[in-house]
Amino acid sequence: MASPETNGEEVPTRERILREASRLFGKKGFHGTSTREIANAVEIRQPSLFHHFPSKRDIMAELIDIDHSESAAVAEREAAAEGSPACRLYRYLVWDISFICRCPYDLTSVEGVIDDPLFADKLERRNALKRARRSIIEQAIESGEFLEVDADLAEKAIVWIMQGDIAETAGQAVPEADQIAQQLATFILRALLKDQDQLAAIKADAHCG
Amino acid sequence: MASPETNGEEVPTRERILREASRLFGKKGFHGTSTREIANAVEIRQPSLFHHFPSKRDIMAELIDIDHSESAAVAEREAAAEGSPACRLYRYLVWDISFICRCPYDLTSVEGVIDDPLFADKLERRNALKRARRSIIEQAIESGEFLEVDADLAEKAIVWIMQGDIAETAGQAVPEADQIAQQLATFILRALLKDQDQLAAIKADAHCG
DNA sequence: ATTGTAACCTATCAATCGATAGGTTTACAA
DNA sequence: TTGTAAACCTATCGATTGATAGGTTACAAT
Repeated sequence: MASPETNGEEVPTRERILREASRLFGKKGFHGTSTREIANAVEIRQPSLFHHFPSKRDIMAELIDIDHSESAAVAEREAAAEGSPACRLYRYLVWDISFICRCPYDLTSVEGVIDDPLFADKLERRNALKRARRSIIEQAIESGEFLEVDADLAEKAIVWIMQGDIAETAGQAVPEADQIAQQLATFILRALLKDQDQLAAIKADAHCG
Repeated sequence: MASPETNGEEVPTRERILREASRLFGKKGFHGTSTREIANAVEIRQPSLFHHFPSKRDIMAELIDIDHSESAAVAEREAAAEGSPACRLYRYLVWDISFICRCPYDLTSVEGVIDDPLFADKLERRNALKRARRSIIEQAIESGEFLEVDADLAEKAIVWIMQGDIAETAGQAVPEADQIAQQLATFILRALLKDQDQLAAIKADAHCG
């Protein structure tokens, strides 16, 4: 019941920097947010930031890592797994959207800076995540579970929905995380499935194994 | 056949500023793009920008207006129109996505700055656009055409998909605009419709009147 | 030829940016 | 008590920012 963000326990400064910075980056963009604004939000002086992070860029870089590291691992595992591709996509979607909703950071700004040359070293893993996602969709089309839609466009639409969810929940660590995740995953599956009656079976299958 | 962007006719400097600025804003963000970068892309000197726009902010403000003015008008007209709500939503979606794809500007950055206090005066029309969109969805749910989903979440998912499309087509004035628009609108309708067999009738109805 | 004006130029400004240097406080182990 | 290291502070740096001042060029109208 006791968690660092809901009870009176003090949150370490470094953690507060990540949270306030992510919130400001999400609202005003990475470049639009100054280190003085971040410091004000954390209630420390501006140079004190550099006691916890080597540079402003490194704050953003850590937020990118938080966003991508676990997601990429889950997506690649599901892409290589056995069983129904539609079920695997559903399982990945629920996990990732739930993760986004539970996250104490506002990861809105990540997609906005990932193409910036400043974060070129973070691009490859993001592209690996995209490839894994598209792979699952293509498997579902080949297996006949999904309509023969444009796999590229479908992958994009999914990313866009998740990206929008990031922007919406915005690091509030919302309590209805699982509910939102299941609603959105259902929305996506309905748009792709040939036979909508399979939906219930896919959900039941995803939740146990 | 002859259009300003495809043939050899010279594009006015003011227009080139809007196009190059929107492209840079989309890639590096509004605050991340300097007026010198814009000027370099247009092949003029930095102070010459201010001969065409009073400030950097006014360049972004004009892009916001381009993105929202026509869209809000169409959405509000369809929200107040007669006939099948599902059909009206489809008609609006195809129009707006097609508009985005045809647009010579990269409007990616608009959603990223709309919450910035710097553009507070542009927020109300954006919210009006959101209200009109949600209104059509609610009408479709009440009429029984759509599943009884969370109207708010559905509206968000739609916005997110369109927002993603903006980021993707990125002011390239893509030739397959209508095709992409119809694919995405179909994707959305499939996720929301109770009876998928109505899809063909909705499309036929939308295209004539 | 002269005037007017739009469109560009060079030179430069004050403000703000991210980051560094170096001193002070705090907490805890020896 | 003393040593020490983390965490913070004030003061300040050079670089870059958006914007202004004022001169030059191109060109159409008179």
